[in-house]
Amino acid sequence: MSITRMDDPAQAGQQFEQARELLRQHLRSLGLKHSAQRETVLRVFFATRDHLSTEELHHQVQAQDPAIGYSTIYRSLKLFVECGLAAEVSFHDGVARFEHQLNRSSHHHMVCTECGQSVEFFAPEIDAVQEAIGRQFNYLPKRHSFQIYGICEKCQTR
Amino acid sequence: MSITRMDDPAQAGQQFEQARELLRQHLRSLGLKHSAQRETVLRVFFATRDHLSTEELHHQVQAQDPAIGYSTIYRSLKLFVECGLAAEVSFHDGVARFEHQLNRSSHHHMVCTECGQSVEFFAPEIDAVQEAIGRQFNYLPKRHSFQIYGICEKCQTR
DNA sequence: ATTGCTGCAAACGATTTGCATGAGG
DNA sequence: CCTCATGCAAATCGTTTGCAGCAAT
Repeated sequence: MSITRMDDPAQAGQQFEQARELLRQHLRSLGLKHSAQRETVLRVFFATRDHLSTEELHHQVQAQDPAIGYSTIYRSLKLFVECGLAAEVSFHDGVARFEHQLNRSSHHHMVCTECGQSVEFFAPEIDAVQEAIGRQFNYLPKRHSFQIYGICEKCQTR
Repeated sequence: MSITRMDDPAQAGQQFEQARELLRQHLRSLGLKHSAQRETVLRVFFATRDHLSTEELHHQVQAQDPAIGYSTIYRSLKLFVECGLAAEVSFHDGVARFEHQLNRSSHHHMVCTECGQSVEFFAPEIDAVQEAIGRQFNYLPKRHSFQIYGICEKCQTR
């Protein structure tokens, strides 16, 4: 169980290059335009840790370009999700969170309900369940959402 | 794989009796008061199908007592969740949904992203995953959220 | 009587949209 | 140039809350 994290700057940079190319393709194919703001949002998004809320992302983006507003963040994220660069994850705390989706295999999250900290884990049996249940009810299964909630080690002893 | 549904009026009535008793206890233990509105909401909630949004529930409750407003629905549901009579389920469509929780064993949902229809299923292996992952990361696992999204049979051929 | 409950309307936080202006192709 | 993207403010949506009057204990 190893978790790919953005702690290697070189790797993060490489990811960003790849992501930018994908975004450019997506925009071109839809007749949309590239913009400095979109690139800034993308760079910040791929340079930071996962599970950023829009507020956190906005805050970090503003450090690079204070003129960028919330609308651009929301509109950019929608675009990223469309072309598979980002995925929305819900921790059921009332705010939308997004994670990088480039070359990431299916994983899930366990979230501490006390401090909000989360860890990622892989559980291949979940995919099997998705297929089996789909077959059983004649659904065409597309995706699933799985989170475990609990108390992390730190918060247990606090 | 059998799914308990509210299609037997006698059973629904019995469930309601049990639920009302539980609610009464809960209220008493907290020094709170019983009210006609709360009973109406509880009756309607247990007489209808699961996965009602607050809006749907409000609508159905108004058929019984048009004076009851949204606040009472929200406040009642919060109470029901507190004493274990209801549980919030999220289908990630932006609205909160609630299901009966009386004598229900752990189950999950597969939701059609086209029409919103959903089926329930049981997958005991999920509980095992929850325990295993908790142990692995030294979390005290409390609960989880698992939904499968896909296209139902009807919507596939439409 | 006391205290909690209700309905209403206003407040709220997250997200979206309309619009005039600016930038990309 | 034409079209799309931007930032802002206003609008929207689901949900919560303050409050004055009402109801349960």
